[in-house]
Amino acid sequence: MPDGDVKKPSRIQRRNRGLILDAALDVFSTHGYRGATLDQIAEAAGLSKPNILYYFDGKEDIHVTLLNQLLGTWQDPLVTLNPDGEALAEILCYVRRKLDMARDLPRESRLFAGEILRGAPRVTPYLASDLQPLFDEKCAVIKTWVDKGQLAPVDPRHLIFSIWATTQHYADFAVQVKVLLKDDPDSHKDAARHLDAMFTRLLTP
Amino acid sequence: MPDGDVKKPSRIQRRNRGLILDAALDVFSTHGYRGATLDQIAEAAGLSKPNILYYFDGKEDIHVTLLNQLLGTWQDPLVTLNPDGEALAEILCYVRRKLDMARDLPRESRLFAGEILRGAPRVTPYLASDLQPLFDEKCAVIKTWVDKGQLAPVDPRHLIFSIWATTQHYADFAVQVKVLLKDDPDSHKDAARHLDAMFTRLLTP
DNA sequence: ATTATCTATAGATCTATAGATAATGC
DNA sequence: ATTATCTATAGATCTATAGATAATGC
Repeated sequence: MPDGDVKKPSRIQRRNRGLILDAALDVFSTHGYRGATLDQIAEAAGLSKPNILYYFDGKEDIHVTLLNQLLGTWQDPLVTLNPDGEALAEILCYVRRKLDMARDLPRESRLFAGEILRGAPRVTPYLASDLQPLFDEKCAVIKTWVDKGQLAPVDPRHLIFSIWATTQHYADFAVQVKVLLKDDPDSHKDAARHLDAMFTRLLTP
Repeated sequence: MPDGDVKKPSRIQRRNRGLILDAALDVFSTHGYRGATLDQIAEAAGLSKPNILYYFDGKEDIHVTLLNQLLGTWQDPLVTLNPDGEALAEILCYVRRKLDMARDLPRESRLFAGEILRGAPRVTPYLASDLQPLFDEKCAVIKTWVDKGQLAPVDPRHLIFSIWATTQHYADFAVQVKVLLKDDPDSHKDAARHLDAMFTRLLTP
């Protein structure tokens, strides 16, 4: 066997692992890690419970796999923030991407929120080793923009928190938003307009 | 027995129910409803498990009691928003109160967030019957302020969401905030300054 | 030959109750 | 007499495995 013990997965392997992860994302994101059961995941995936455990080492393995997949996706928009771009446009684009992610990947947002809410037992190492440097780097970029007078004075750290909070709110608190807006079909557009206006007013020098 | 079957609780009743609710708030807010166990609550309360069930009908009874206590506290700042006050000052005062609550009652914030995240199985009726009318009423107040030119044009609904999101973020995502700010002791003050500036810039006509 | 799936169940964990005993208030 | 507490355990739920059988790929 040439490279290590790496066996390339068969077609059915890929398919079933995918089915399981998708089902598990549903279940974990709505019930939390402890609240989720293998029965629910198996049912949602359309596979038997022992068959789930044929593809994964256990409940925790599935959860960890989901979180690892998520973290890359989750930090990607921030990575993309371009120091050489036009300051305000870069920030507004970032806000817009985060808001679209809240609409398109609400389960991922809730999975992450649930994990942090519970004290981040599985992602604290990632926060410290990966997100922290990225956060500092992008705070420095924003500070540069402020110093050059391209943005109004703002605390970069709390600006980023405000962006995360306002955008993810639409995924994490979707049930509440839905009730209070009476299922308004325009809510995503209205939210986008509101956040665009808010951060524009905040940051225009 | 004069009024109904209401027996006034003894001193020890009050004390132990209080101990249990405080312990349960700790446990439910960090582990979620399903993740919490009576063992953990009993241990945290310093009572035996059957003794917990002597004071409450069961795990769900404790959870419901906590949520009911919470909901009143939680909507109080919004109730207080005074239509006859000075528009911007009223909003900024509301923001400040919400932020202080995130600092002083983080467990309550997380309990509520967890409940909404899981689809609000126990508080959806409350959202529709109590919060909804209050939300509409206060949106109308803000709209009046905008119409009178006392506030810059803003979507009242999404303004309120932004206030909730940005303030509660410091409680619900405390672990992440703490890591990224490296335990900065000034973070609450900095957050207050940032949010004050942000909503001032957004809302000043 | 290896991969995939199923039935049956072991073993752990949790909520809740039964039933006895101790403490407290008239 | 009533309130409060304890030990022991029933009964339900869940994760995970054992062991047998079916399907698939050389």
